[in-house]
Amino acid sequence: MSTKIRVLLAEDELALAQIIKESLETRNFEVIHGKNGEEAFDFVLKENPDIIVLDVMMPLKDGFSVAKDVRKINKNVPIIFLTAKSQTLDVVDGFAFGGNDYLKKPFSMEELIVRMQSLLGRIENKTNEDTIAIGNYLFYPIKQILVHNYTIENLTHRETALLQLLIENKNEIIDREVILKKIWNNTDFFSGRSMDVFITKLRKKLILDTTIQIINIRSKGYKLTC
Amino acid sequence: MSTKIRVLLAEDELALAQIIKESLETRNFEVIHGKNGEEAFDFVLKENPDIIVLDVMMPLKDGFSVAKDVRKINKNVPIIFLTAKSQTLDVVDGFAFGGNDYLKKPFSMEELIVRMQSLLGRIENKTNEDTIAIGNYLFYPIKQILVHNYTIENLTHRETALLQLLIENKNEIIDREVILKKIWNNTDFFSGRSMDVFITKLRKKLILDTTIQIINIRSKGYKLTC
DNA sequence: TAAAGTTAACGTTTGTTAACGTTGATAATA
DNA sequence: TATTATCAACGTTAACAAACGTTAACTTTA
Repeated sequence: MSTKIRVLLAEDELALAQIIKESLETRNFEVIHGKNGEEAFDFVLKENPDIIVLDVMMPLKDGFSVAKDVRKINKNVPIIFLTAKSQTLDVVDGFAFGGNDYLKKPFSMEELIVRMQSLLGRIENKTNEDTIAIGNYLFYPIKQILVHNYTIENLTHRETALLQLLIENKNEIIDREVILKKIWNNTDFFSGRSMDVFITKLRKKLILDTTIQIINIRSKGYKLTC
Repeated sequence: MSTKIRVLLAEDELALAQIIKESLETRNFEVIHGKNGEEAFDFVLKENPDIIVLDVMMPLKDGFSVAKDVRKINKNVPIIFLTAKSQTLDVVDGFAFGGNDYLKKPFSMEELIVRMQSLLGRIENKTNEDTIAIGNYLFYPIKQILVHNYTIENLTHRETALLQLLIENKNEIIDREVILKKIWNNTDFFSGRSMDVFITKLRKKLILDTTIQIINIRSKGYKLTC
């Protein structure tokens, strides 16, 4: 099971909003679009997004005002402001209202994505230092999750234990018996078949980076490479 | 018994440092002055200040770098950055390095005091005797409440005991049997089912911070992560 | 007698077992 | 020597049972 990262986009220019929304969706974000400040704030309450992108100039409630109210209920969710070029806004004011970053219009989608990633990454890193990079995945053994760009893959305890063992011995062969002993505490036939099943499961969950491979060495064991 | 609030001020411009130091001292703060980043970090280790004010541009070790190292040993002490006007863009990074606020030079003493007080106010409540921070909740075991921003969640006695046990073993697996023995004083089937019910209840009450998770390890126990 | 805690009922998840398909090494055959 | 048969090892999918999750009814307690 994998969960998309949920973005709240508050933007009153509908054409622009549509472009941003679609660009983000092709990159596998889930986008909720608020057409004005009030609607946006409403969505924050109801949808609890993972990240918020706020246009500063909006009808009914401006972006700063939305951010200020959001911070009353959530101190952590990253907020990015979008400001028009003509608005000679002191960026500093944006931060004072609880923003984490800002982008001047016009901006490229790449810029937006990079900043979103950076903020989302920070939050991830904040929550736990026990992170292991593997290919372009991030593996959090304690949280039992695999993060790939914008998706989170939940792992079970067995999957976590097996992946951790493979990573600890990256590029080396681990004997079947060693794995079985350590994780199944048992080297009988059925545990062996069970291990095969979990190798399959891990391969599926690591499929988004094709450079990562769990290679079988016939009648010896497995080797993880990337 | 009232003790002064201890401020670590890291500032290489000695004239400015002296002004700030004296101003704070007249307001009854105790001020430790570090003349560069390394000295400042040294004082953090030795003096364990209540709040840290860091100039960004300093010899030997810049303010961001100090903050980063401080966060490795103390996640709670408030950090305020002082930045020169030309460095406003770095503010983005300041938060990434664990800063809580920033001030653009030149600033008035009033501004600094206000921000210090605001940060101290938050923390003061946090570090009170029987308070445990968990994600962006505050847990008061004695009062049997969970506080999230401005909402209070009442806990029952069983819920409190269970949460406390989970928190004491944060990021570690606690065996089902250990939990059952400690809280239910009994490991039979029905106590086990009862425990499941309370795990559900706690998950619901902790839902406002999605980084907090109570993970089940099948036929072993539970693990709280955040 | 409310509130807290337990028991019950039923749904979901997880890990194991089973069944069958694929691959690769070795030996038998032409 | 090249081809084919054979068999064990591994891959994949699905069925299954036990563990766990969730909700509500029920019982106990303050």
